[in-house]
Amino acid sequence: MAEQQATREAVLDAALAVFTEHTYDGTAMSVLATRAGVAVGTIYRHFPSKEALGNAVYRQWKARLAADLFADHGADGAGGAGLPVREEFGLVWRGMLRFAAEFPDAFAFLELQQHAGYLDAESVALTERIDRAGAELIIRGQRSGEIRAGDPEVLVALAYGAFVGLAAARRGGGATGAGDLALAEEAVWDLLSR
Amino acid sequence: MAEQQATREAVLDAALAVFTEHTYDGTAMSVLATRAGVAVGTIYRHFPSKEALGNAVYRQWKARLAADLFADHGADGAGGAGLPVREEFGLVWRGMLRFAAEFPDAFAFLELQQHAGYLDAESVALTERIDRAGAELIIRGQRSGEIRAGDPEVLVALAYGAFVGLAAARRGGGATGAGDLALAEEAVWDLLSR
Amino acid sequence: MAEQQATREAVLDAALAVFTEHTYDGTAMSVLATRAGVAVGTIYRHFPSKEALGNAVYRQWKARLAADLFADHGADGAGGAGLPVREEFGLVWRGMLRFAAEFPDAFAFLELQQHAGYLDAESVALTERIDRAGAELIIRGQRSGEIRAGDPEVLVALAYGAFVGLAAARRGGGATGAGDLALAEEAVWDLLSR
Amino acid sequence: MAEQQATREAVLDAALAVFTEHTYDGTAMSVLATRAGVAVGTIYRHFPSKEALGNAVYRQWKARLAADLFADHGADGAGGAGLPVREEFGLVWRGMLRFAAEFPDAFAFLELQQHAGYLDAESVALTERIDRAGAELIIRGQRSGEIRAGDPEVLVALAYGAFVGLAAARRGGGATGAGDLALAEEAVWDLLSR
DNA sequence: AATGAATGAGGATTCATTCAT
DNA sequence: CATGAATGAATCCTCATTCAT
Repeated sequence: MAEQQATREAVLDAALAVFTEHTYDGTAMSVLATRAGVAVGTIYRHFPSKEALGNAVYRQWKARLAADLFADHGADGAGGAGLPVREEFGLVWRGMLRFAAEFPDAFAFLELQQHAGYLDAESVALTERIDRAGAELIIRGQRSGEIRAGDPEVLVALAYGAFVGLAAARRGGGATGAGDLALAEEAVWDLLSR
Repeated sequence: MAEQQATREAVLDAALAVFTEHTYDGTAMSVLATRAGVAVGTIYRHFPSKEALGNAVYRQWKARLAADLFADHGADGAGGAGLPVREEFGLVWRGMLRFAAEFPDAFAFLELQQHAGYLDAESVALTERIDRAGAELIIRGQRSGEIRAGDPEVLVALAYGAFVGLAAARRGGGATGAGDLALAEEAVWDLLSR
Repeated sequence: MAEQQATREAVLDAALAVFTEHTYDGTAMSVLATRAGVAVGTIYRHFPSKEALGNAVYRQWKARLAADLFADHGADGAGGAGLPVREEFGLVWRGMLRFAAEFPDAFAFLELQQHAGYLDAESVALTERIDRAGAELIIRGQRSGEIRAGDPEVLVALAYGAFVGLAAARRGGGATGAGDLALAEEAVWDLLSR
Repeated sequence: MAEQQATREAVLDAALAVFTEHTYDGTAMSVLATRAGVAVGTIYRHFPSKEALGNAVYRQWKARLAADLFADHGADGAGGAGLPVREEFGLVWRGMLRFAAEFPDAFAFLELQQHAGYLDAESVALTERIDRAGAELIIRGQRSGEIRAGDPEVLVALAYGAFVGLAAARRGGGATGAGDLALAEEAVWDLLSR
């Protein structure tokens, strides 16, 4: 039974790796099976279809990303902790950084690919929940005067897009210095604040 | 012959539309043919393979995007016109905006999907040329003191990433107000300029 | 285009042969394709699925059987021609005989196998229409006093079942004499009449 | 050990049920296992293969049918009791009726499906033995003048076919009245005797 | 030059059978 | 002994590509 869990995880890990490298549609189940070190049939004992597996991978990592960004300080959406928004932003930013450094494939899979073709309603809902949490942080900053006025959705899109761009560059082999990261955090905060 | 050109363009247009909607790997040639209003065999008179067609679509639009951003003022990479960098940035930014508004599918195809599986060397080289042009604009701004210090590659990644994030949000139905665009330009310039 | 029709018919013919020999569920599409002298993919240009092909084969032959039994004399269900029912029965019986002799595979496929797993509503409706026509012949005979009283459905089941049993025996290599056939017709008429 | 017998029988029962509903080839071992309330692997402790199981089911019921029809009066093939053939026919007929009423799935499985694909030599021999017993009854009737002249094989095929047709109709929901059964026995005897 | 039927390798999924627990 | 996870060949079906018309 622990055995079974291990197999399931091997499949999820392999799926992340090959989907990231070759795209969901560009990946054959047989390739995935080989990468996971199991037989094709085994995958289907754990996931009813390729589509279900794709959603499982997506959700696993999107949820983990959300947890890494918002869970460990008070600002998990409902909230509004006592922290200055600048510091809260720093926590979120460095959470993204940590996630993207520790799980570069997961970040690339989540944010550098198009999933519209196979995501189900639950996966979409999860994504929207996360976007909302970002917008709420912005709104708190606007209330406190720390963040500039304007549609919070636009500011989230710009700031998160900037981070995705940075992560993509790092994935491509650039922006590897430690100074780059401090620069980036400052620059994006300036995008948001003044 | 003009006939032939028209067919070729119908195929390229249909390819952009279906690749954008379903991904390169997620698209069947027969679907593409139907969308283009031609027979499958006809596509193969104009493009030797699906891969070649994918590259043709990619290059067509990436080149057009480059032209829209850089060509019409002096700053096409080598150069360095006399314009203040803030103004030059404004030209580039509004060029991106115009392109993304006029050809939303093309922008989504180019920037929201992963092409690594089928792009050939020439397509990759084209992309790199454009990135370089962006970096050069940053460098000019740093020399003139208008743009903050730091790895130009990082700043390009952040700024272009921010734009992609904005375009994705607009594609999803948000950030539609005119004020949003002015806000975005200002914010991203603040990201760059300090 | 006539070419296409020929391919379609080759597939239908091969399907009848292999379904009859190995059963619908016992037949692989690749076997069918080989038998038809075409590639697997070709079958799918003519029939959207194995199930659709199964229904097409079933309907083709069930309709033909119905036509052979009822069409060529006045008694096609609505009717009630002037013929004595004994003679009409003879026409139907010899129609069955002719059909089963000319298309033994088709008869075996239709009547010696279980189709419930894949027949669609239209195929089922066709079958019911034919059963009804048989019952109506019985009813006419009962009205004229030529056929014994009792549930017409029961009498049809017995008489048609007897024919199927005979056809199965002939398929197995028995009951090949001409006298056998005259005997059988007489015996079944006696089942119905007195 | 009694435990084991019980499992074996649960498997045989489940096999009959699912084979009858979905056909031998249309049934997956896993479905069968679920229906039997055992694990797939367990089936293989009792039967070496699906084919062996199919033959076991077939033989179990074909033998039981033979016993019900012929065993309990003197006419078990070799014999020739003193009974008038009309009465002996009645015993056989009502034996069939009892069997088909008590074990409708078994009768449908045996007589409404095609087994050629997996029956082994022993199963085929058993079937032939039964057919022979039927023919011998006919022959005795012909000797005594009670049954009409003609190839006994043909008469068996007709009479047994009639019964199968009746049973199929009853399975389909028709011919449920008690009068129907008396009618049927009379009619089939008239088929044989005249 | 355009068509679209044909091809068959390749893709997703199933299933009889095995075997470690 | 029973279990059911694992296996991988075999199944149904798809799709890039070819070619006769």
